Amino acid sequence: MYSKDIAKLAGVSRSTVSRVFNNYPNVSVETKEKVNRIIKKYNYVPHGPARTLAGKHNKVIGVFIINVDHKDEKFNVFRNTYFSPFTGAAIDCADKLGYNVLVVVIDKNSDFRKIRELFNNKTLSGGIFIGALNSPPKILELVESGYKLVIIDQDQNYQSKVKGNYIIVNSNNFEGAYTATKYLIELGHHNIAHICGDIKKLSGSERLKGYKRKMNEAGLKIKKHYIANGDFTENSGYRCAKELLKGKNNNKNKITGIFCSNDAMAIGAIKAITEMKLRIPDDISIIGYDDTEISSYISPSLTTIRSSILKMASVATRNIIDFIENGIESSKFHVIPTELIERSSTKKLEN
Amino acid sequence: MYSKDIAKLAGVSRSTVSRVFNNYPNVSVETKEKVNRIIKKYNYVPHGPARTLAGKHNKVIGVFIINVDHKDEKFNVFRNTYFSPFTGAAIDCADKLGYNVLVVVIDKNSDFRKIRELFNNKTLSGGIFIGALNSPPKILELVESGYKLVIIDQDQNYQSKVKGNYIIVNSNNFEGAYTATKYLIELGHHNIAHICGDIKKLSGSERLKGYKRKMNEAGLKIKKHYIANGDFTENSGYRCAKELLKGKNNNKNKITGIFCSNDAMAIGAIKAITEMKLRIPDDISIIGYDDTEISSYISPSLTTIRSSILKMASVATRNIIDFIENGIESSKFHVIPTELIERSSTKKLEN
DNA sequence: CTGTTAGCGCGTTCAT
DNA sequence: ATGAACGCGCTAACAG
Repeated sequence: MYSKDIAKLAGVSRSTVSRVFNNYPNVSVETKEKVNRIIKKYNYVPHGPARTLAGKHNKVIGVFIINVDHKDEKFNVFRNTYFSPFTGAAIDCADKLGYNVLVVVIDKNSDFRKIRELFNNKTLSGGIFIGALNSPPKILELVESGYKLVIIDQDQNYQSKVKGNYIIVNSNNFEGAYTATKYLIELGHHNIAHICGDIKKLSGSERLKGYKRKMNEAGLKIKKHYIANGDFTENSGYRCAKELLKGKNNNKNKITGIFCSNDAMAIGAIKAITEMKLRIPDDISIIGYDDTEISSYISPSLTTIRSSILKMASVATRNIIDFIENGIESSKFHVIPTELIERSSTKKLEN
Repeated sequence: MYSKDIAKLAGVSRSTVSRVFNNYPNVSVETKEKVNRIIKKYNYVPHGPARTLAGKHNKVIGVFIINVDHKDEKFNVFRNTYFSPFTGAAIDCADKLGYNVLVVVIDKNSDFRKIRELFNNKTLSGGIFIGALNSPPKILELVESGYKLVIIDQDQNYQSKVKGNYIIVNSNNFEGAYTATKYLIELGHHNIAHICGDIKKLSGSERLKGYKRKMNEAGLKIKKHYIANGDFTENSGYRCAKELLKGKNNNKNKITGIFCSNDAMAIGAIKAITEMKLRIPDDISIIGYDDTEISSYISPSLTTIRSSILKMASVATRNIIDFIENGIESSKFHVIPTELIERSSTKKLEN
């Protein structure tokens, strides 16, 4: 069933059908009604590719999940407690605005070519990157090629150096980390360690900064062995916790609190600590970041910093669609606020 | 950069470029090489929509997640421990075969119209349904319209009644449920309850059958109040467990084991039981179904039936692509085997 | 307000 | 083995 057929049935020309379907103003009320009736009756939908070919943009956006360097978790991208809900929320939000979402997982650098193809061949009108390193050349090349993009978790300062406009959406990483550290301090902890995320990512480095700043402001010393280098994976959290807490069993280690740069690492840390026969929160208080679903399920439930993933996704999605439909005159920068969620993995330090 | 440009640069006609790109046999080796060099150099990719318009099929498949009746979990589709990994695996598998995946969440019945549109306007060449009720008329209408579909979790017996071919992929529900029940019995349990999934879904009704069959074969009575009607959600598992275990605190209830039709409900049940101050597995043994990621994290870790979600997804994806590219002569039916995963939510009954 | 016409980029005859 | 010409279904520019 094509516009030609609708035209014949309605006794008008194909152009009129097109005009009616696209809600153009210059059509008489009667013909509009007449044509609309036929359209409804036959469930007519214009042929998408033909539409794009004739100059309209496809109502499809991409969500690009960058998973390079984590081949071991290959099949688990969608089990990732951050990527999954983000993608779900983006799909939901796009749907409300009449858009569809094509999901692409990037395992290796060469996969960027695929994204370029998807844009080149006009399958996509825009896209959202999650899991990217900070100021990744591959992505900025795409921006310079004129593709419309939102990047989650990127340093704003690079925007001026790039030819072309794009949109950044970030969690308020510094503030969140600052709050987490402050909370532990207020609970009476002094020897607070930090398990870093990948510091090549903005969230990793900013959260580290927030931790350091608050420690300094509180006049607490950050000993060298208080900072462990994780990479946002659960395994790294496990490894780092073991490293940080070496000697804790025979009281040679004073650490009583750990701020983990995300929930996944916090969960790894909890595993490690439990294995070491230490108790949470009695011996060690743990605080995470993200408030992923699993945080409320594990035992003990995890105190964490929420920076609504849903909100990040909806801001990203609404903005990319606005970008596609109306364009933007300059790059944009959005920050999603944070909030402390108190659960049972943290405890006031006795005495 | 279009085929026209490549043609000019290579000093050939557009047709030749097209022939080279699509690997036609009737091109001389030299021109083929020459053209390929230019294609590589400029990263040429044919314009997708134009291609479809000229008669090729789009290399895009849909994953349709049916979430009707669960509006409360609206934003949580992707936190769903079953849908998420399935979708991820499907994307990964499709990618390997050169296909992209468009994800659609169906919240209400009217959303089916959207799927029809996506097929009508040639955005999609095929699709996979997950979360469907058994023999859902809306989906079968799509099959009869000639759209290429895989449906997960469907009764094979309906296939003959439908005009048109489609593909079914199921877990071996009956066998899995039978094994789960058998396991509890072998651990010495006699009073075994079952929390059903939505019995309008094949998995819900088949697992119930498996439970009943094994109980009967073992000569164990299934009392009426041993079966509670859940709907595969965690909340329903919580509610059903409370219902099943009423009176357990003052020894008026003999139930010592519960087989839950999926892991989500088992997790809900664990919450309820913990709240009731009963111990798992000491007072109650719990077994689930699906082996979702979270099962190994919760405390106690959950004994469950694995019917590899990854495998289901890859079978579904490979089959839909084969269907698209080569067609099928009749409907197909695939069953994924099951396996018992022993963890710590089950225990041999003393005395 | 409406119809006619051209052209989007590609794959494919049909010639050669 | 290669090029010219047509048509896929649609929107947009141009007439009227």
